[in-house]
This record gives sequence, structure tokens and C-alpha cells, in this order.
Amino acid sequence: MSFIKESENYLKDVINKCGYEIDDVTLESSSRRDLGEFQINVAMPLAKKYGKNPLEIAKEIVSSIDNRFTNINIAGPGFINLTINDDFLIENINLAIDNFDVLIDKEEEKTIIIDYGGANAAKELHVGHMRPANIGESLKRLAKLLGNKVIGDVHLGDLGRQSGMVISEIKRRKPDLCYFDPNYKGKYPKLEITPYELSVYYPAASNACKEDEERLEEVRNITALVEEGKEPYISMWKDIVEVSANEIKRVYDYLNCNFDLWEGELSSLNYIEPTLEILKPYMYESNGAMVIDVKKDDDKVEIPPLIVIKNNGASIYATRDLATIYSRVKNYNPDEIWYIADIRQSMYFKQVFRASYKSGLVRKDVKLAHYYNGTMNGKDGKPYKTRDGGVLSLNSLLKQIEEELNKKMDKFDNDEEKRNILDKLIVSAVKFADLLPYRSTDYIFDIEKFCSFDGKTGPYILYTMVRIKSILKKQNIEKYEIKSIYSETEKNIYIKLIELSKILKNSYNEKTLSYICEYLFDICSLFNKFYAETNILNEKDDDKRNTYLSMLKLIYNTCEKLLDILAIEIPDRM
RNA sequence: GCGCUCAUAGCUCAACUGGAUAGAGCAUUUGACUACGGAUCAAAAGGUUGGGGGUUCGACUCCUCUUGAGCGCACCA
Repeated sequence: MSFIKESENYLKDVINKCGYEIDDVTLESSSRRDLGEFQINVAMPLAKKYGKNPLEIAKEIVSSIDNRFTNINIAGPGFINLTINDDFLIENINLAIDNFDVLIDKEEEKTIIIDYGGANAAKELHVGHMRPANIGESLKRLAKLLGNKVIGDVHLGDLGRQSGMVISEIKRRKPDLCYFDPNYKGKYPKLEITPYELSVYYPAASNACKEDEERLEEVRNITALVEEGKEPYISMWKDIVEVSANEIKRVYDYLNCNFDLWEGELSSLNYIEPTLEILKPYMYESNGAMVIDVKKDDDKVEIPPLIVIKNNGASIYATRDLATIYSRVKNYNPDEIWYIADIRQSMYFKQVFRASYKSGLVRKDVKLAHYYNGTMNGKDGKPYKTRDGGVLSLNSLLKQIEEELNKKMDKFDNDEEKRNILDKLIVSAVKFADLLPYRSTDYIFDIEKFCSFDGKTGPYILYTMVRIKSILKKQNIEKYEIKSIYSETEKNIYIKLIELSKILKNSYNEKTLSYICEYLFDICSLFNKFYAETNILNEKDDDKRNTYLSMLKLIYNTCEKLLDILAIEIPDRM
């Protein structure tokens, strides 16, 4: 258990013994560091509850607190300020040097499925795919670290009109292939198609359909054949999805987004029948489609019914999402399913979740949640685009980051080493920038800013880590131990480290990585301040030098864990 | 039309969910180097939190009105 949590339990106990009932005490870091390091704000609400003077209550509480806190004082309307006893702080912080777990509080173990990819098969990943992937991956790692069992699913958009588009384009370009020969009797071979061809075919077909109604009709027909599982279309499509998924995986891998499951809409097809069986009692016909009512009495707005079967009898996005929920419950029995997707889908998810609960597709105690992400915009505040207004591929974006960072790299003799370091820098720049704003905040993407080595950026964090690593490498000590606190800056570093449990808790509760990014920056700034004030390796006093090195070790180990949550790796040098 | 999400320093973002004097980074100005990696550090300046009203010990945060922006309102995904 973390120091903070333990202290909160202790303070709660103290307050209860004073005769006041209280659910939870929050030990907050003080906004007035001149008065104390921490504060508790319980006296004012208790005063209201018990009709007493808050200062009286504060006095009672303060007189019962033991010597783990010093410099206890009451200020303003009843704020209680506390400072941690140095010996107590040192004792706690030493435990954390090689045991990260004492800095955090584990959650009650749950099984959580996170749906955070959203890539469409046959199309290139574009910039809009990056944020949900980064957020989802990091939330997955955070949830795991806190003791949950977590399964990440990329959930490809691998059914729908793009299948008809691509196959119709192949038919135009290579009409002689056996798939299109109605008299062909043999076994269909595996479809040969390159990633490059794919990247050209979909846009070509899409543009053609905009002007050609006949072509669109052909696309619709092929799409229907794929969905019905008709050969050779379904096999062709599966071959296309495989090639496409490999390309998609390369980019996700580059960003350290590693999915446990590569399922998608295709994999949900087998579950549609049993799902519809469950939904049937709640469905009714409306304008030729089969729908489920999802409105509730206390709704302020009209929530439209959810379409489950289209008027042509075909399935729709919602059908496959419901079938996916069915399969997830059946195969993994999750406590929670999280969807990381942008806010535009919030109405849709509300409908799907309600339909799921209403029909009994999931138990009421299974939590279905849509944690939406803000979008990444260009400098004009509008969604990030290419210069001519087109959709920017994620690869092109990464390429731009690479060009910017490459300018700043030192000379390296070894090309392979340079490539490796550059890759880590690129990922750190793009991820840190992407995760720093609050999850739901839209933010403006500014390559120059994100690649800068100054300021709140990934490269700054990595630079600091590399610097610490380099110092630690220069001197080996047998046992890392912090003996004493020699300066104000050191104390601030220890207090910051102690506060980690709160950061992770808030981060997890709100499903945002922004707090972790800010925290990393704060720790790095504190270290750099300390570094400027102190000559570590030339320190003559052995106790002092060992303490300094131990503190560096502690900072490094802690930050390494946090960077791992963000899926950012630390290079050996820069 | 109805609804959702926003509006904070010149710019980009915070603010521990109602707490004390609204904080960071960039940019600007001024300092610190025979440098354990200066890709650093120290400091200054910068605010009527879009506007009005309300709730209370206390409001960027909650309620209400208003202005402006982005998005969503069934057979696309």
C-alpha cells in the first residue's frame, strides 16, 4: 500500500476517534507549500454536518495526530496543513528504490476488454487513428499495472463497402483473373495483392463511385455477396484483409501498440445469429427495418431506436457490435468493456449499450463504457489534413516527425544505432504530445513544438533519462540507500515520488494519461534543477554521494515504469 | 430545430472533481558555463477564467440566461 493511502486510512481513523463520521479522507498536496506539504480539508464539511465551528473541529483533529507529521497548523477557515517527518519519509522512500509497488495502490482485480483500434481494413491508417490507439494502449498498460486482467482488441472494420470497392477495382484492372470467370470450375487460389496496390485501389474505386451510379451499384452487390459469405468473394476479401492487417500491424507495432486480439467485424459474423435470438423479443419493424427502442422515461431528448437489421435484411454496424459484445461475454466474461473512440460516436454507443442491457445481452453489473478522445487538429484548429486538404496517412505524419528530429541528431558512426535511437525519439515525441492533453481535449498538432528538446516534450524527458543513466553508469555502488535529506530540492523530489499513487489513481479513474505526462515532466524538471545545483560524482562525502546516486536510481526506476505505461522506450544514448 | 462537447496568459495546454494567492511549456526580456552530456538551470513580465445573474464560509469548476466555435440527430462505419 502506498504511503498516501496508508496515511489517509490513518487520518480517517483519527477523525473517527474524535467522534466524527467520515467516508474518505483525501490527503492533498498543498497549494500553499509555505504552510505545509500536504493538506486535508475535512473540517469545513464536517462543521456543516455537525453544526460546529470548523476551527474547533480542526483543533481536535490536529491534537490527535502522531509524529509521522510535523509542523501541523490550521489556516484560513479550517484547512489543516501537514508536513511529513523526514525520518518517516526517508524510511518510506528507501523501500521504493527497487520496489515500485510500494509507490502505488492496486485495484481490485477485474477483467477488462479494451476496444481501441478502429482501423479499417483495405485502407491506410490515417492520423485520426493514432489518438485512440495511443490512449487505449496506455490505458491497457495502466490497468494491468494496477492489477487487472486486460485484453486489448484492435477490432478491425473489416466488413462493409470497402470490400466491394476493392474487389470491383481488382475486377477493372485484372479482369482475366479466374475469380471473375463465370465458367471457372477449379479451386480458387489465394489472391495475390500487394500493400501498394491496396493503397491505390480503394481511393480509385471510391472516387469512381462518386460519379458513377452503376459502379456504386456493382460495389453494393459485391459487398452484399461478401457479407453473405459467397465464394469467391469472401475468400478474396479475407486475403485482402490479411494483407491489409499486416500493413496496419506494422504501424501499430512501430507505435508500441500491441493488441492481444486481432478480431473485427468478420469475426463477429458467427455470433450474429445467437445475438439476434436474444434481441428478438425487443425488436419491432419500423420503415422496413428491425429496430430496438432504447429511450428511457427520464430522457430529456429523443433517443432514436437502434437499427439492428436493415430494410434489405442485411446486418449493420450495430448488429456486429452487439454480436461482438455477445462473443466477448461468452469467451471472456469481462467485468468491463471500454471503447476508445472519438466523441462523434457517443450517441451511437449510448444506443448500443442500452440495447445490450435492455435485452439482457450483458448483465447489468457488466460495465460498458465509451471513453471518448478529443481530435488532433492542424494549426487552423480544424482536423489535421494534408496541404491539399486530403486525409493524411499516419505514415506520412511519422515521416514528417522523423525529418524534423533527424535535423537535430548528433553524428553517429553506426547507422543502425542511429536508426534505433531515432525511432525511439520519434515515438516519444508523437506519443508524449498525443497523451499530454486531457483525453477528451482537442489539441493542435505542431511538429516543431513536439520535436523540440526544450519544454514539455518526449525528447526532453528522454534526454533527462539518458543523462541519469549516464551518471549511474559511471559509478557502481553496492547498496542503494538514501541516508539523509541534504537540500530542499531533494525533499521536493521525494515528496513528488510519494505522490505517485494519487497520480495513477486519478489517471485510472478518469482514463486519461495527461496526469502521468505532467508528472513525468515535473520529476524531470526537479531532477534537472538538482543536477544544476549539485555536483554528484565529485562529491567527497561518501554518504552524500551514495544518497545522491540512490535518489537517481529511484527516479530512473520510477520514470522507466511510467514511460512504459505510455509505451515509450528509453535509448542508451542520444 | 433539438442535443452533445467546449471557450482560461500573445500561442499551446493544466488546475487533484467545490478549497487558500488560477499554474506549466513555448515565445519575449535578464542572468549563470574550464560542461558528472548546457539538448541545462535561475529570474522577470504576462489573467476581470467569453459575458450577465445565482447557489455558499469559498466558484475556472455547480445552476440559469446569453454570445461564439466544433460535432451529432436511424438503414454509413
